[in-house]
Amino acid sequence: MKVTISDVARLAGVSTATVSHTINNTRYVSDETKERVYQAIRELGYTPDASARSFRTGKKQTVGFIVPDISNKFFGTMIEAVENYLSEHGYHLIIANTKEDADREETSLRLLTAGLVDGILVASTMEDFNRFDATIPAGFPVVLVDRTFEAKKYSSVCVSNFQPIYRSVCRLSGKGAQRIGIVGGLPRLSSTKERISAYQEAVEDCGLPQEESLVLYGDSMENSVQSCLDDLLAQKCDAIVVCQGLMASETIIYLHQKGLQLARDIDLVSFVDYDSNFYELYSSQMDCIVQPVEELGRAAGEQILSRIENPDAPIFEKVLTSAYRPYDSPNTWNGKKA
Amino acid sequence: MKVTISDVARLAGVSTATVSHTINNTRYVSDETKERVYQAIRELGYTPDASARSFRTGKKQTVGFIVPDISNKFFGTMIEAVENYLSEHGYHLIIANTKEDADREETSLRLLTAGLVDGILVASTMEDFNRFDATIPAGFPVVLVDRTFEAKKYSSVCVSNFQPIYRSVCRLSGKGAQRIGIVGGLPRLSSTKERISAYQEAVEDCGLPQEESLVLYGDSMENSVQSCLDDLLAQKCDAIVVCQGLMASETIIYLHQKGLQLARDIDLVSFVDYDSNFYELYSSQMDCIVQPVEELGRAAGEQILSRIENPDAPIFEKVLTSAYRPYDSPNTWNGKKA
DNA sequence: CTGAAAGCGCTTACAG
DNA sequence: CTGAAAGCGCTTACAG
Repeated sequence: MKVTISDVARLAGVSTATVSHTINNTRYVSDETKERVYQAIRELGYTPDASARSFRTGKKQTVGFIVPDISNKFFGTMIEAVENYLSEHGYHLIIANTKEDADREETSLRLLTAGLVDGILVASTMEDFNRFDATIPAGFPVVLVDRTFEAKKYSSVCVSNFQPIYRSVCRLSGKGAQRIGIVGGLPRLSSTKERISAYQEAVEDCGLPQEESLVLYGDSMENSVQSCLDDLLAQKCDAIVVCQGLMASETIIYLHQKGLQLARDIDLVSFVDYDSNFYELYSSQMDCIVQPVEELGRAAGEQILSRIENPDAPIFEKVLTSAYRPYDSPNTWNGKKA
Repeated sequence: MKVTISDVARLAGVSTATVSHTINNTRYVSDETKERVYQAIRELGYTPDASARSFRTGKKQTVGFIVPDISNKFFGTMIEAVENYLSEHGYHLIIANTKEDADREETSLRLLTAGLVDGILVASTMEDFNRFDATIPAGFPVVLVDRTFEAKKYSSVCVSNFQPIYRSVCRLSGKGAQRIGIVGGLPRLSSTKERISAYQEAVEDCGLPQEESLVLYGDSMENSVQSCLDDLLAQKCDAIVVCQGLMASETIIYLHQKGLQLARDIDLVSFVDYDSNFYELYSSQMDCIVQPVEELGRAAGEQILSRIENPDAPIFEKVLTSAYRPYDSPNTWNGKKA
């Protein structure tokens, strides 16, 4: 049946302690004994049972990542970067998808924190911090990713949302835009709130109309952008800010279908999913805000492993900055000239 | 510290067996006893330790998925579908990325099969079946996804590769194409081989030139398509078949940059990533082969769970069919008229 | 330099 | 209807 450490010990004529120590290099074992142990391992085809080991040591060598939408390229790329960092450090990655559903998130949080993983990364879709907080066992290593909460109880790795939006609105204004509309993501998310308030401050500072009707919200996941656009176009907007990559591509397609040409008929600025081929075609006709997704993933990996090492370390908040690429400055997209 | 089942048993005044049985509904417990147990659980805030449980039972309730490229939308969507199916059935998903590297794949296979997961799904990048086979412990539940091997030792869930390519070549020929070039993915993959031979048979059957120089291979991951296209264009191809979604979008961009217009200057047919916004813009100018990615993921989930239930079941090969959408027939992309 | 043995937190025959 | 106890496969003080 299953070959265990005792089988190896017996065949090698040593104790299980010695087998364990030679495998893990955790105390001195004479070369001769080592050789006997390895010989026995080879003969029996022994592989240590990861499940028993992690049960015994309490270390799972696994982290969980709770994601709102796996198939979204933004998160797909982040998952890749996280997995890359973790596997380099001997950790595994468990993925859970919430589809922006708080109940699913809560379930995943409970399951994962109940002895399945050493720590979790979460891009939370919850509005209520207390609900989130109540679901996490005390002291459990957590790093918030991309989205954070007002209450600064957990470490986080996010992207600067305010500055690029503020700047792009100012720039649109400087180019003569009269009415700038904005399509935000899910209103409850911290990222959305930051982006919307950047827009609102900028619009005010630039002396542009601050009408509530110019601020619309799309669902980050479904095809809900079209009605927002119809609404903004009916309001005679000459520039539109879109707060999220998936919605941006829908926007481009929809404007295209309506016969509107970017840069000529209407100005568009949008968060854009890093490295997406889609935008390469349009980077000369719109302002792109490119988020450092891979660094975000890598930083998330770093943070969670360091918290697992040292769960009582002070809260750490990392904010990465997005690149702002206006379309009529020399195109440096991906370092290539268009 | 940690609250264990013994703490609960002590507080409730019952045995650990009874606590276990009431939690798991695995033998009769009187209502009164149940109540005492649940009361104790609430009081202590007890959560069963998943690690101990899975060690004890030998069931991890987890499957591994070894993927060549997570950030590729094709696999991202598949991961989502798999995760969806698994979580519905109480399973977790561990993801490992190989970046089309056989060594990484081998490492992941070893790690995952050593007691971490109950079964694995793998879109293998290995050329050598024996190497793959030697890495899998005897009887370990495995389902191959998207890519298979000549030797039919493992169950698989794939997509029909031959028919759509054969048909599209015939159709190009029928429209008058004289020289059709093809850009395949990694030559070692079963999917690539099937697609290339479909092309070759069709080209022969249609009486078109069967020159070796018309068959080129791109790396599925890097930006290696451009040189292939330059080559084919220099050979005066009037139609090009591209075998993979990522390469297809690069192709569109590159042809666009060269000032070539699809459908007018050159005909393009390509496998396309399901649901990608990118193609929505081009579905009226090129032939699209749309793979049923979500069904693929769902079927993969079904197959691996049923193999875990019943590891000795006969090998099962499932082949899903892709949709072929020529561009000048009425556009039914996503059910919408363009 | 190495071994005997406890114990991680559960589940599950076995027994009554 | 429920309990006492073995045992899953490791790691790790403790002891010599």
